[in-house]
Amino acid sequence: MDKYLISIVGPTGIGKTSLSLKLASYFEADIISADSRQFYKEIPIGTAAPTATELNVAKHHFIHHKSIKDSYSVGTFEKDANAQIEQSHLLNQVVIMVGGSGLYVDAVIKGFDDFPDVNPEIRTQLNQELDTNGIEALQKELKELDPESYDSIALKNPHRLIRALEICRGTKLPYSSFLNKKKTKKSFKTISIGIKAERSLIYERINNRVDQMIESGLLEEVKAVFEHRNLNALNTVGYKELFHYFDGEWTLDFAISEIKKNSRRFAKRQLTWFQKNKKTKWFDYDTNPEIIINYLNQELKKTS
RNA sequence: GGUGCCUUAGCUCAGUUGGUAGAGCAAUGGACUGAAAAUCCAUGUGUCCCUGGUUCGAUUCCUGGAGGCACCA
Repeated sequence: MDKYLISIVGPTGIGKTSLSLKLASYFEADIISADSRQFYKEIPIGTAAPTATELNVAKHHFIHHKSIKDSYSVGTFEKDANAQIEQSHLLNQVVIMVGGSGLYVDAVIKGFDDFPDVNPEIRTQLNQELDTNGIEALQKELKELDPESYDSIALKNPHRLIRALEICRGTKLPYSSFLNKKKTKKSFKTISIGIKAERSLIYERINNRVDQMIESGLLEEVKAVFEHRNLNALNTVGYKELFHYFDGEWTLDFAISEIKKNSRRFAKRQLTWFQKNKKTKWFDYDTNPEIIINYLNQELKKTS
């Protein structure tokens, strides 16, 4: 019997969590989270992680399973998630995945190429070189080590450039030589559904949710992690802005309006990413869940 | 009531010695295979407050008006 992963995508604040709980209850399925910030147990409020009550509705995976001090990446997540999905499929034909991190969602449903681990020192070194020598020197090096990547990646984007170079330096092989290899076959089929709404409504919901986060104690949460502000996990909307407030650089009102703005931009980037998947079936945010369940049951029958 | 200054993109403001205009921010579109709530790229047509006049031509100069700010009564 075929196994299925039901993937729920959509912009932040649209109601993915709520739908995932309804579907999980109906299918008695586990929930896999593909949200790159809800991994971290120290920051539940600003990341709008499911509450304790919500977590009790279904078995959740990859929520609060890491500390902001851990280093975690999409590559490790893909392996962890695949293993967990296989586990969960032993008990149920259906597993639900919900998440707003497009790259992480795609890693699970499409698969990733394998890259060897390289010494993290190389990235540190490359970042230093970026500061002292400028980006042109790095671009020049990529042109020599990996002309194919030089032609295809966004050369003005330091993260992309440094990622390619750290592989080149660390493996002595071009970054591009690892791409588009035969990926391990997925053990399941995916049904992808998206939740949509008018842009103005998405923005209104985001603005309201930020106000709620403040009321729920976001300031205390940010204060508690303030000393770790340089960690990557805290380069996150809701935290980086309030660090400026605690530094005395920004007023609270300004910091809050920046959080709202950056959340809106984040939502736009999510939409851009998720709209690329032409197989996703989109539903309005206020669609009756029964209609979505009917659709899913049809799909499950169709492909079995 | 009087005097002075202001009114230009969603906002803050430049500017045109008269030839219908441009920055920052906001906004919008996009890219992105181990930093991804990260990072990066692209995109600027607006009754130049209204009215009348001068002029080949007025957002620009002049008259009158409206709104705002400041000072004086």
